Amino acid sequence: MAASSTPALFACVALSLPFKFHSGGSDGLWYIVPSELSEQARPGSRALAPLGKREKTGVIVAVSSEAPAIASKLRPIIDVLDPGPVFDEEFLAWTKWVASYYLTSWGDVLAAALPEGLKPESRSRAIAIADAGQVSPFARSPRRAEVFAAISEHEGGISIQRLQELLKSTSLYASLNALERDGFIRIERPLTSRAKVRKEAVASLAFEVGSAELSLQLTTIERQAPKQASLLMALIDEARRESPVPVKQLLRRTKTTKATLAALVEKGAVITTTRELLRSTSSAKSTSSTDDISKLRLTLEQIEAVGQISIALDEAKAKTFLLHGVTGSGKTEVYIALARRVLDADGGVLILVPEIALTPQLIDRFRRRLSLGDGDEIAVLHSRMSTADRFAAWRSLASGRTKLAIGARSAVFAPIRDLKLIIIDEEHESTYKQYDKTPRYHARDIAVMRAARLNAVAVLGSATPAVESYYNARQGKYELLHLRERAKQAALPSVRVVDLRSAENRRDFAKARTSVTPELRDAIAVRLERKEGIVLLQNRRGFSTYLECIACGEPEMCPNCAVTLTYHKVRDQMRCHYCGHTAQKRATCSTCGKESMRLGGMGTERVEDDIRKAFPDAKLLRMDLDTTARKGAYRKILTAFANGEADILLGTQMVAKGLDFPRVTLVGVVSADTSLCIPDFRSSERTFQLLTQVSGRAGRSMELAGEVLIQTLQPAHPAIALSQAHDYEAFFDLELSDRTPLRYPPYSRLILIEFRGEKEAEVRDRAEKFATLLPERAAYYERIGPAPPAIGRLRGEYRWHLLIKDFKSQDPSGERIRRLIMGALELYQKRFATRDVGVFVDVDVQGVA
DNA sequence: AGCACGCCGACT
DNA sequence: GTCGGCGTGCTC
Repeated sequence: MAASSTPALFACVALSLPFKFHSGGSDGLWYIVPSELSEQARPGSRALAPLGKREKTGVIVAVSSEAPAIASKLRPIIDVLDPGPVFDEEFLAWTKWVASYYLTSWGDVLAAALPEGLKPESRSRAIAIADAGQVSPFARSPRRAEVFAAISEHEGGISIQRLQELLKSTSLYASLNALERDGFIRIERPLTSRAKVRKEAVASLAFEVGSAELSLQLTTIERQAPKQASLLMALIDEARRESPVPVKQLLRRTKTTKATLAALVEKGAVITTTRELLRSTSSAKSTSSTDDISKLRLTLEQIEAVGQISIALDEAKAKTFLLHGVTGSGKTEVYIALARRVLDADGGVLILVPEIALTPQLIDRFRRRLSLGDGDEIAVLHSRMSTADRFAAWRSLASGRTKLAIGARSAVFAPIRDLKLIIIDEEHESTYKQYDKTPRYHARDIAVMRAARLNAVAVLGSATPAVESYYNARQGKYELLHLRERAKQAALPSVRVVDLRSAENRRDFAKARTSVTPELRDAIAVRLERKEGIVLLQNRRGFSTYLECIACGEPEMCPNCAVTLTYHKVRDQMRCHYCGHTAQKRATCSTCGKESMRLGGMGTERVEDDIRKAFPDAKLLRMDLDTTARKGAYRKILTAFANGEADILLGTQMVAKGLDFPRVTLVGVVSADTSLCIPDFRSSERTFQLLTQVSGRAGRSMELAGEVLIQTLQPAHPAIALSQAHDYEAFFDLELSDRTPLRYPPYSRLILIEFRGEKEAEVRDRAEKFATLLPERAAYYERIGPAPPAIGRLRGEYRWHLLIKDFKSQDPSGERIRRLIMGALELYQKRFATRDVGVFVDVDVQGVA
């Protein structure tokens, strides 16, 4: 046989790198695949690749036997980190589309799709070897001494990332390298993830149930060893359902020991092995007694919705439904019935919720209804999970052992097998949009796309659909389903609007004497008397929203941001809600020096004060970012309120989200104007949604009627009046007609190009330079700006904005504008880019305030 | 984004 | 001299 030389193989690796690396339409960087890795190097596997003097982890997106046309010489891949692909072809294709849509790199999207433990950042650590106590050898190098001292303080070493934060300086590496060279420290550069696969021991029968061998064993064992027999019997029982059985569980149940099991293994009746431990789901076992599936009673509307969606599921045709159900109409019941149906047919299900920490009630319901027996059926993915737990959940899904995942935004990337159904609960929630880091994706929108590509069904649920979604439904892109009735025969609450401009109210409220009008006070008194629950909403935290000087009119500002500081009574301090800066409360004005400071604007702490003054005996729980910062605090507050330990639950918008307390009969909105005065085209929509959602917390049982009181300075505003009338359709029609003349979404897609930096003039100049590369208007788009945004400085950085309105009628897919912006970015990169100004692109930007 | 390199002023 | 700040260039 002729010796055939192995053909050279090349791989394209998608890495998480800045813009200039992925401009020009390249998917990633090309490398040579060494012959010993040629078997392993497949699209979808992670690879370790050299980049300059560094090593980076990325995902192989293409393999080719033809040399790519690259000017520079190719370097070989260092290693392939997965035995087989972690992403399949379809997943890769979908993420590529996501990257192109949001004008980011494929590598960035894939990095977001990997769980924490598998992420491509290298996590190098520095560990001190020499004794810190010995005579300092760095007399001539204070910098090295400082770095070494910082490392020595951490016994097990410190990550270089942390060290950088701690020492707040660049040129750390020079010192680190010198220290390593001279043997004072060791630098660990881990190649693979630190998240390990945990194993558990499992046992199974050596023979088939009912086989002659087994019955023979059983009869002999029964006589001599009763403990062994009971263990064997337990295994036989289990074999019908699940096999193998975790040893730990088996021993606990049969009250036997390892020795008993070992004896059985010795006799050849039982086989023990290990398998990956499934830790993804909580230890909370299902207590499925109270609401069994069979007892589940769906309303006619719910049955109709389930039926419609089931038809699409059976046909396995790509379809998106918008489930518009009034608050309390039981959308969750529909989700559960659908999920059950898909799971029974061995399909995969993904459920997205706005914020996992805020929906414990919902998760509990899913757990109870959908998990059967001991098997781990639900993977809950959330940010507060440990790296190891998240990794385990991810593995469990990827391997196909778990077929249902529930999670917030990033769970849209969950590696679910045979995905047939994606549910997006409260689809209007803005938390689905990632706005602070790349990729700036909208989980709802990319979920719809993911489903479509897989011929799966997407269900968007909301009582107050996003204007864009309802528009899509009207256009026939989504199929609209309604749940108009509340479940449990409850009625929608009656809503009363309290005019803060009335003579009496103006005297008290407008002059900040109290946040509670006589109307609201009376309504609260009645519920306290009847021992019914009360929910109060004030969508601002802190005590006062500003501290101003009555002599010169200047408020106390944050030194890093262009916003006023909020006064917090709890620690008697001024705080910035954007950068976290704190300062003492001043008695004198920092502008004019006069002693004439006055607090203004009301937050939740202030409302709490007013309520306690008015009702000294009432028990009140305050729920906002400040009282729920600690882990588990949110749940604790909700449980206390559910158990009737408090009469009043007062808080920011988090009290509006999906809570289901039958005993609540009064909802009070202290000021509906807070969200209305935000200068954003969506402020009306946001207000309508918030009011409708919070109103929905009232009167959720048949026995107790609900009432809602909304205090406002603008009682006639449509967002308030139409929420009062429970008329979503009318609000939608009005909103749509308001957005028509200026062609706001849904008629256009908004793309924000943000410039950020510490030097104001530079930031402005770069924005203006960029604008020269992008004509002000064309048939299919319009450019607004460059201009400074409402908050001109954040965390010490000045900002300058350029907003694009891309008209959907002229550019339906957005392809034209993407190409234009991509071209402009490349030119900018070549001609104008500087290090002091960052450029950030946000496609389908949410808040443009 | 890192990371290194090279120039320059400050300190020894 | 040496250190460290800062601007600049490079990475398949």
